[in-house]
Amino acid sequence: MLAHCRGKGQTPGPVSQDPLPSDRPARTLADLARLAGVSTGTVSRALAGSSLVNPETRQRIQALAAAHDFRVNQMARRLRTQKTGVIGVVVPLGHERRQHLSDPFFMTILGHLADALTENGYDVMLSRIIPDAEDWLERIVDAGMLDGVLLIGQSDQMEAIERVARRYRPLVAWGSRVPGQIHCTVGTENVAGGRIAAEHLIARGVRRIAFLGEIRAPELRERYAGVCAAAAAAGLPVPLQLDTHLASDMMEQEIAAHLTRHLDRIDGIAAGSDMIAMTTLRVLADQGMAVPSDVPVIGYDDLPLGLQTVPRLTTVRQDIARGARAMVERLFARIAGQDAGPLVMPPELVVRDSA
Amino acid sequence: MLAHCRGKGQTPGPVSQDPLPSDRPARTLADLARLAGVSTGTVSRALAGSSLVNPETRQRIQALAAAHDFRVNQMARRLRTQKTGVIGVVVPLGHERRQHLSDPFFMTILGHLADALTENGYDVMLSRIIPDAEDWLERIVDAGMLDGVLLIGQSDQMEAIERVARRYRPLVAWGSRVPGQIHCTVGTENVAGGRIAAEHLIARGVRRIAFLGEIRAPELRERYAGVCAAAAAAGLPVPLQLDTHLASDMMEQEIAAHLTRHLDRIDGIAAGSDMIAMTTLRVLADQGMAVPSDVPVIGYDDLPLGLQTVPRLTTVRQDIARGARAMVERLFARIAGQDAGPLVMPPELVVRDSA
DNA sequence: TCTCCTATTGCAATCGATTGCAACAAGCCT
DNA sequence: AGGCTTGTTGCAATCGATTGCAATAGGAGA
Repeated sequence: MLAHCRGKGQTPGPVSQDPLPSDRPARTLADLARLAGVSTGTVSRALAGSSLVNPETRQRIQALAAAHDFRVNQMARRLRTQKTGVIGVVVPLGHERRQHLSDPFFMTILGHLADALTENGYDVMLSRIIPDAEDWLERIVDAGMLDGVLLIGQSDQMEAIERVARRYRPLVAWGSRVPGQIHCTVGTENVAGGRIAAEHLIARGVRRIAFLGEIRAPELRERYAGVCAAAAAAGLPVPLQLDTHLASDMMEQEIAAHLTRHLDRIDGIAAGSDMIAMTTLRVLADQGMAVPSDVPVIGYDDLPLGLQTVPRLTTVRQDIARGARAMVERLFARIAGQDAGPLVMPPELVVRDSA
Repeated sequence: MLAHCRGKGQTPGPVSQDPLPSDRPARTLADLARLAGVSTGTVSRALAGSSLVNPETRQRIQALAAAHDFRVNQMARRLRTQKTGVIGVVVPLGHERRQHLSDPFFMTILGHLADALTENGYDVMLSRIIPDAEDWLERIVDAGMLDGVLLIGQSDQMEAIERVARRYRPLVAWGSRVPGQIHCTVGTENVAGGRIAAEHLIARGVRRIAFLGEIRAPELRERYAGVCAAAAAAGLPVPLQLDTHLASDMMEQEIAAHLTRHLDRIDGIAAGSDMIAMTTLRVLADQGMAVPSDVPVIGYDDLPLGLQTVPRLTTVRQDIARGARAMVERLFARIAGQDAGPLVMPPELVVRDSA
């Protein structure tokens, strides 16, 4: 704005070198360059520690920068270099719109992701997305703000994810893998996990399993499929599937309603996640049922919180820390142009007290 | 790069209009401008819906943009407009370096903050900072990437925060407020909260209180002070203060060690946070102690998880949702140049089953 | 018919940093 | 002494979008 007037009617040539008011710290490379009596290019190189500038000059400029509390404008830097140093961590809430960021599974994996990313010098941009617009992922990916995207869960947005993954490489999702799928995933074998859970219940004498959790997202759908497979293999009836929304305030009532209605028809519960299992424990305690003697309950995830419940939660373990590391590794590989494949981890039964 | 060669030896004037290869979507305003046969300025205005462009042209350009999946480069836009649309949410871990992002209190407030910010069209940049460098906050604030900063907790970094707040307005912190403090805070009256907790224990017959939680950060220090005040007012001995680190893997052992050593000298526990209280419940159950009959336990925060414990947690409620909204409101006011003061909310006793 | 106004559009500066290339000096070699 | 290398530095284009101002065309009014 000021520059519009500056230099009006002056002789052509270098712009007038208005001395920087000493009370205001240097904000731009140009300020610093003026102060040091060199060009912005030299300042840029000096601050980057380039060996192209004379060591003396370099030190002088660095000292000057420190004295003036100078920090380069990342916006400009990133525009120029076309690298942002920012990774988007995105939670799509296609179904489950009311789910909150504070879902413990999500926060656990987010914590691990954030740790791994910051250790590598990347910033984390967090987005909790309700995909009402068709192109929600395109908007994120094409805004030019991110070097890569990590998706936590696939929700019911497989198509959108596939569409983007076809042309956008640095994208890794936590979730399940279906044959022919393009986008890179990290997750556990959910079918196997469901089977393990159900087999454990069956070995404990359960004959009529209920699966708690809604099955629109692929992960829980597969877990339920595994539960069904195990039941079928044991010659048991098809397990009952009961929807449970993840918004924590509704979950307790929903489960309570389910149980009062169906409790006479079931004798064991496989929960779609540890949070569902914990709430179930709570509801059963309220209804005067003993766990596991009256009704065994098994979870899925192995969140740290499962150690805090009474009784301690029997569950199917997903190695979330390893998964997070794997996601970040794969993302970096893809950013570097390499081709990183998916990781499907085996689930693992953790027997504690609830089943 | 290409442009270095382009136009060499050509007549001056408009740059050669190499037709855009139709297989590649339009990536820049210039691409689109070429396609539409107008200037980039017109495209920019058309996409912004400016009334300065002919309605027909505007529609044509918008259709073209949609057809080519065009999305403006946010980096460039933000550099030019000097607005980033990004708010930093920063967790300083000065003490408690091992604390994880997955701390439930942190995640709960983060969830509310993220909701409020995204509703207002802002993005969230998440930073978990271990303040080893003196100027950790300056680096964040001066990078030019953020329109404002929300701090979750003050850790032991009061000086650094004050220093920056003196010159950087759009900064709001969750935490406690001390007299003469410059930076804007939102939080609860921790001294009062501590007092309420202790008074409740004392009314239940407790005479020798232990406070679990380390007191280097101002919030817990004040809560402990409140506990001490209540004890003094009742003529009881000074409550025992026992350090407990927040890293969840260590907490259980630490508390167990504390309790085995001091359990004979105490008859009631005020925990510095709900997480500490929940772990204490777990440890007491393992040691065969009944809560509240043998040892009453009271928490602080009123996290949703407190409803899941057995017994349900008696606690001191902080209205985290309201606090998060207040933080965001104040931040926006400050971004707009107004002067928003602090908010100190009254804590509230929530009596459930653990005390 | 001429002037003036208005609705559109283009031009070019700007945000702030990076970087290829050119320019220049000093020192070395033959 | 002239040519060449080496070490430093400056110049200016560039990233991609925004926006004040100038320019143009067309229509209205006198």
